Amino acid sequence: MGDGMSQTVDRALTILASLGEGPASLEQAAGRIGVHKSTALRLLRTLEEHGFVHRQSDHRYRLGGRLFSLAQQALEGIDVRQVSAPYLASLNERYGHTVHLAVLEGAEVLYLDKVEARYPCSDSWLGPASRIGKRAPAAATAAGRVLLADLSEDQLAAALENQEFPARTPRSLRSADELRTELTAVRRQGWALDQGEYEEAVNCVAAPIQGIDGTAIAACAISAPARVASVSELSRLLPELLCTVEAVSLAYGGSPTPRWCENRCGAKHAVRASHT
Amino acid sequence: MGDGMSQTVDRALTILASLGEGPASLEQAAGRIGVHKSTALRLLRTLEEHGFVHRQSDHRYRLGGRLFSLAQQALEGIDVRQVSAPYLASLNERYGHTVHLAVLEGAEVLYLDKVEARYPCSDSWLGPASRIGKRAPAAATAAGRVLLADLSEDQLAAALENQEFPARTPRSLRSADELRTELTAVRRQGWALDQGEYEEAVNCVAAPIQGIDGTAIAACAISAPARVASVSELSRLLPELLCTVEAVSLAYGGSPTPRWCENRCGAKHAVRASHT
DNA sequence: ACCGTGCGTTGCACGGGCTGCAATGGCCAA
DNA sequence: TTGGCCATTGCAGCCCGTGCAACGCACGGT
Repeated sequence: MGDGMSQTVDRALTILASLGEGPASLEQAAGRIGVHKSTALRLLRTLEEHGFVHRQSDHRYRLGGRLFSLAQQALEGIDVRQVSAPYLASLNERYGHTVHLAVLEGAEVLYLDKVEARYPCSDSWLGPASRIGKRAPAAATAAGRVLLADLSEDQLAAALENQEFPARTPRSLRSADELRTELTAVRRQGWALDQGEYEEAVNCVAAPIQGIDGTAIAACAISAPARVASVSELSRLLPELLCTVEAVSLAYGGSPTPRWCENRCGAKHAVRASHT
Repeated sequence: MGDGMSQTVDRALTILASLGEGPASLEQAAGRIGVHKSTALRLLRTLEEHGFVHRQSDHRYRLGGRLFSLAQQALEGIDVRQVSAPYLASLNERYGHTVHLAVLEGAEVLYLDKVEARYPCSDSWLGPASRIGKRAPAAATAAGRVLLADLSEDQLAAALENQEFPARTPRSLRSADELRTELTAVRRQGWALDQGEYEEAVNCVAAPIQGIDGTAIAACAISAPARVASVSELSRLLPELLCTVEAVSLAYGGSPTPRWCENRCGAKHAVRASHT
């Protein structure tokens, strides 16, 4: 396959991923990745030994508990998540909208945390169907663009390599050039806006959280269905959002303002840190 | 090492697990599992290709986003979790104690869901440090014994093979025989009690949720620090707990009462299902 | 009871892929 | 520039992963 990678491990991980779509018998699992039964058996046994898959009583394999514990362990290791949690909750309490915490991973954003809207919301993106761990193309989301805006030109070029710009909605950016233009604006203003570019009926504002060296390590985003909050209504929350990310940045030991932006609020941040 | 399993995959998974303890450079990662750097490089590249590890800008490896998405996907696939969530929340709301949902995996219980106590609780087992995905020896917990009680003698013997019975606390069961005696009692009464056997200062009551074929597919447990609720106080919640698991079993399409128990409450179940 | 079928499991010979050594390249600091 | 450190690459040897085939077992139909 690709050069410099292990075929065996590749197959094992493929089989693991395939189990994410539901439990499977040995033969099904082997079929899904196109190897012989005995091969799949050995891979599955190894995965089972490590607890990544578990064999239920009907001899079918399903994802195992080790996956959960590792994922949790990894989440706990991300301290920006701990630090920002009470701030996200505070933002949510005040306006009721969905609040996300996201980081950049390659050309995708990875949602590390989420506080669900305080109003019923069946949208696939904001509702309970959207979960921690979900990913989305960075260029198509406000949080993603805030994080992309912090990359150097080299890093950006590397991240965008081979990236598509699909027209998810009529407003989606369609090329790297359009994106770069947008990123320039994001850098200038210190925040990003998503007017139904990823999901037609969902608007979103996002701002970066600064790490200890001044780089953006995460983004905080407020999202709402268009029928609940228009873009201009969301924009009205910007000062509060900017204050929040500033506070998180300080709490995290980072610099309060992005390297590429000056005009920020300097208000005091009263956050009820209700964590244990 | 062990027979019938893949060395390469074994190493890859070991390296993955080791990353759970924190990011590592290539050399560190290789050192942790005792292989040559070039070997570790190939394994890590493969893991990276699949998104299970991610390379941060300083070239160090950390656990990747795929782990989160897979874990979430797996959790969503477990429908008993969805079904029981509102019931757990209801139990928690009424008494304020920590409520767990657990399944059996080999000789361990795996905690699938958790509603945290409504009072401050710094205990390592009940507090925020205990997370979804955590595991514990089945024999040492109320939830585990409820699930073990449902196994056939063959299954039980298989699960207990090579299991230790460490004296975690003075009250811990110390042998398979003691466990079997206890399981007989559990079967008779339809629930299990943990009087500080796993954690000295934590008591716990648990009852089984019945699947469609009458087997116990999960357990619901109420836990509280001893200084908040004594064993007798927790026991007073038993009728409510039994009603709850009965309701969940019905909602899940299972039989309301365990195969090995008759005297159950037959009260009506008013559960505010506040799910979306 | 018998056999057919389907599936999980095992044994084994072949060769492909994994392994680790050694060398190269890039980066930073002295 | 030099030296050290670390990631990365090339390569020869050979281990170990692979798939074929055979076996055991449970189930169900006749």
